[in-house]
Amino acid sequence: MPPSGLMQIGEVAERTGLSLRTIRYYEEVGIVVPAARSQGGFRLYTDADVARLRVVKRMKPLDFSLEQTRELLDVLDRLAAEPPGIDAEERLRLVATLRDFHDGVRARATALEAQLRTAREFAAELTEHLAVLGQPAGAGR
Amino acid sequence: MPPSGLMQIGEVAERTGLSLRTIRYYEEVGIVVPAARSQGGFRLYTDADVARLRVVKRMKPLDFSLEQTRELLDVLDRLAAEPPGIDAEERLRLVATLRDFHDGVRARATALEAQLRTAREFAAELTEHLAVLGQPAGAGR
DNA sequence: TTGCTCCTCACGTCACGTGAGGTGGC
DNA sequence: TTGCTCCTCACGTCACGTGAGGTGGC
Repeated sequence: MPPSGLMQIGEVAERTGLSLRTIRYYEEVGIVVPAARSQGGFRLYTDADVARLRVVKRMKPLDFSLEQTRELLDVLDRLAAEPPGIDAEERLRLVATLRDFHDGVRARATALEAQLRTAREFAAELTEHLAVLGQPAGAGR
Repeated sequence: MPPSGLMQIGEVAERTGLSLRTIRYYEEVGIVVPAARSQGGFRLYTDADVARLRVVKRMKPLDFSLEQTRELLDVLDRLAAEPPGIDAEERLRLVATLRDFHDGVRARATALEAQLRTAREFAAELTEHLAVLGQPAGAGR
């Protein structure tokens, strides 16, 4: 990372595990826009940008759409803003939305748990199938 | 289910939890083709077809493509065929492929486990965030 | 005859992948 | 000057969703 504290897209890709195309696409749909551009047009990202991308990455396997993820990031941003910038009523609405996301994340985690169970069952079925075929799993390895 | 033992697509959708469109799409790509059609052109499915669809449904959250799933179903079909229909060499190849799928399913299950952990962590972060906001999760419910 | 279920196009969508052709900056 | 990294189109892909307009069968 250069002394400016800004990273090019390649380093961001390495740090997040996202592809260049994916990171560019997230900018295209307005979900994570780089903090700056170099004179030559290179995207320049801050640590905060990387943190946002990590939130997006965590939301993906939970089956949230990018639109929903953008809404969550937006709520988080606005709640982080200083009180003068936001009235009490608005703040209550934002917190309520955040609580809905929280419930949603927990629900998706429970769904993931169910998927994990069926995956294990499926693996066990295949193990059984292989055993019946007289080719136990792990033999000859 | 009519006395013929054949089901129309609506009943299959109910039994599998898949949409009509999804079931038709699986036929389009040759992954599960209905056993018959009525005179009027209605798709008619057997219990075996439903079982195939259930396999497809279980492969989906494991991030296997439909192409891979079709290959697995194909291997399973050919191994179920009577020995005269298949020589020993071919059989060994099929069993090896099945073992690869078995390993793949287990690997994906492990990946799911990791996703579940990060989902739980993420939920915990949101809980913390809500607490800091003075709006503990679960309050006012 | 009326409903409900099914049919076939066919275009749309979401989240990117994959070149093509060109430029920035150490 | 050479490499490596980055850029912008722009078309392709996968797994469907969503009408439009029409028909089957109890």
